[in-house]
Amino acid sequence: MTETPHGAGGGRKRNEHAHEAILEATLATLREVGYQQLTMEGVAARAGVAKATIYRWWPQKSHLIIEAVGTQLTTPLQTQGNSEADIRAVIQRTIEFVGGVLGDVYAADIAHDPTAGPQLEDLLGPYRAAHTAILLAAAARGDLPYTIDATAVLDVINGAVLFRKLMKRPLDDHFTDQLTALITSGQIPRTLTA
Amino acid sequence: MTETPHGAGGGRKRNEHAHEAILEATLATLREVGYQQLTMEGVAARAGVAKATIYRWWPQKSHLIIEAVGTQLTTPLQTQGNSEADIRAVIQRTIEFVGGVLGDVYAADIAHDPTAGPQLEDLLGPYRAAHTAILLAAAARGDLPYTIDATAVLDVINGAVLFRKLMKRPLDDHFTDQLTALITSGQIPRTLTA
Amino acid sequence: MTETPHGAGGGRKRNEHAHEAILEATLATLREVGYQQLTMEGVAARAGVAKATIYRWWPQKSHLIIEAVGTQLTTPLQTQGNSEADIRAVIQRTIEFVGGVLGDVYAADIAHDPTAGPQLEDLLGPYRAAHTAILLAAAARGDLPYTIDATAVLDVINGAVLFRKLMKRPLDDHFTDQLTALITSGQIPRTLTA
Amino acid sequence: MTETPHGAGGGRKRNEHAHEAILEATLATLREVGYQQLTMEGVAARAGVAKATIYRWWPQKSHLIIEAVGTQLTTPLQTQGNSEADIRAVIQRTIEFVGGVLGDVYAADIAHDPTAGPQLEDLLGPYRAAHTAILLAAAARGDLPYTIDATAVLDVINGAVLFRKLMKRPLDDHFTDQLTALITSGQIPRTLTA
DNA sequence: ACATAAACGAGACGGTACGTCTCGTCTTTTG
DNA sequence: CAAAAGACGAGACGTACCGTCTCGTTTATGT
Repeated sequence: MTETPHGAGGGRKRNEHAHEAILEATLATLREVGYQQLTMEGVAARAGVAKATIYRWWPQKSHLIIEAVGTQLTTPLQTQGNSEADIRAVIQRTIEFVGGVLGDVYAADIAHDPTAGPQLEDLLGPYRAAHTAILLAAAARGDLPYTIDATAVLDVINGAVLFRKLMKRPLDDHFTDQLTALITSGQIPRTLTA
Repeated sequence: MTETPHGAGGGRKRNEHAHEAILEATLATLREVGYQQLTMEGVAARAGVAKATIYRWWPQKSHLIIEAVGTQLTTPLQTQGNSEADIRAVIQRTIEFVGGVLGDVYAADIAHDPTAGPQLEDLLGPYRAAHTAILLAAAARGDLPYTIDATAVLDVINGAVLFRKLMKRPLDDHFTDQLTALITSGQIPRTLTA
Repeated sequence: MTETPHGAGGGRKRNEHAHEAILEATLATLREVGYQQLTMEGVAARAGVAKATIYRWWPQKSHLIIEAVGTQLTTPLQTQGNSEADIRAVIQRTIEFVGGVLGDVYAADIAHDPTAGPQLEDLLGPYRAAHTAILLAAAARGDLPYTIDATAVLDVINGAVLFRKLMKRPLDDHFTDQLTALITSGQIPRTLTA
Repeated sequence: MTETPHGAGGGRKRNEHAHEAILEATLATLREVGYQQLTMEGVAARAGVAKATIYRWWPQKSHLIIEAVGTQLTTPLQTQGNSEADIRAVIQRTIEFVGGVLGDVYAADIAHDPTAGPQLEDLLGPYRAAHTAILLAAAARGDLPYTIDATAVLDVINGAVLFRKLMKRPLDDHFTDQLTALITSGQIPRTLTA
């Protein structure tokens, strides 16, 4: 009748302190030794945590890093009404993101960790959506003169920034000007510095 | 004076048979397991060669792979007189190169192997020079409407292709069209398929 | 049927259902994978019980196993009046006990778990007492011709059986004959098979 | 013409210095922390050696320990012409061997490491052979009054000593007397102390 | 011709990190 | 408030490659 054979219980909650310590250790290690030299053991030791605890929540190194980097992202952009300025802002934001550790994640993990791609897209989805909206708004204004494939254009921007970073070439105003001009196709009254 | 402490001496020549076997084993391994899974030990075993022999000639994994890939490169492009067709050809050639193993080399090594960048540039220098010439010819014809920074434009092309490869998005005619249009800024009478 | 699911007075009773499930899971696991492969986690999972519940009642793995094995023991021997038959029975009983899982407990735990020894002695005390009585009765009959040290003799029997088990040598009639003869010192009319 | 594609070389020799350091570290660790607390990592660290080097030569912990212990064995016994003294010597030698680390090896490894048994037998074979010869010599003299199964008798001696060790009971003269008397069946003029 | 010296195979080695496993403890939730 | 569920720190496991280092052999060179 009053059978309660077994079946109580909930389980311990995640230890938020350890969780945060791991993410912080990950970011600190990234800053100090870079992506390739970051090891799970190093992060565990630095966070004062058992390796297994890291593997419990982040089965792959890339997941850990993507989440850690994700805590540093700023809010998505919105159009300011000026197409050229908007596009320039998109490029600058891309430089901030892809020009940093995120670029290393792309370079190192996406190609050979099939789970990293989707996870990165989850993280960056809102930003890509915002950038897509900005491009479409510019097209609606007539400032992008062709039937735009926003995915391709954003791939061009991301790729260009990533490549420059990998080649250790400057991601400066000159490059931003060039890329902006390329995207806007000379349709917008430009004031290129050189 | 003439340093000859104890007689003469020659030294054995490089074993070309082993050399080629290593490059072939490298390419075969690349094709089968990809860049990240390629190990020096695996290549040595496959080539029937001692690890030290590989290290003697290619002190870094990236050097080995770059040389192996380099044996597969075709001849550089030349302008055909039609700017849009030229630029399209440059993009297609980039897809051939960067869309393949070379893209993995960029992604995996350039970022953390300081010697890989210069070596890659040595290898790809003639191609980059040819592509630069094509862009400058187009600019001379007035088909590229701004003071072109050929380096930046080639970085955009390479980066876009690399990024699409990493994201596993198609490197097809549609993408080629989009990128061609972006570069040519809509100044050239286009016949886009879609 | 001593169900007291919500006792008001003082403290919840031990959950007999879980207790038995644990002992059964222990025995089943012992039979299937053996002593060394038995893990607390495995037993807990099989019994549908939390690990902590096991540790609450059996602080050491050896305790759990000793109690589980203890539920399987048959009743102690008594002298049948015939010294040789008695001693043979003692040996056979020892083969039943030590030749089974108990032998593994001796081998694995006694040496390095200081609490396992006393607990085993608690469990086996009645049997050792019974065997001692049988040996002393034989000595009283004059069938054991020396001032017997029953502890030493039982140690010899236990040890011989344990060693044969460890060495995977047969614990058969021939061995029983040999050991019986050794103990009885040839003082009893023997009918050894060979 | 005469192709010798590849097929030279023999490989680097074993590093005897490291080899000995490992065995010494094993023995020292055994003495200090005992069998169960000995870890491969501890031995490697103590010997100043990579773990993989240990695993290369001793794939199992038991192998390493057996070889280490084997370096400490003294020469086998020989009969001195006196059966009782011989048997007593066999027992004492067994106490030296099995009463020490070897006993732990029996207890811990033989039962669950199928390769440890044969390896131990290889190591102890000469000693068992010597002891067998001693027993047979005693039987030939008529001092062992039954058709002796030397294997069984040696198992009894080994087992008794092992069991006493595991139970932490003394392996002293009294025990030696008792066991000697048991083996010799009272046929030899004895001078038992008690 | 013959010593010299480099190239080579084989593979041992110290080292680092991997990802997994089990232990015994601790925390939270559920009934 | 006991028991489930299960997270946690600790630390050993055995494996995989790394890049270096003997070995003993093979092959040219330059006296």
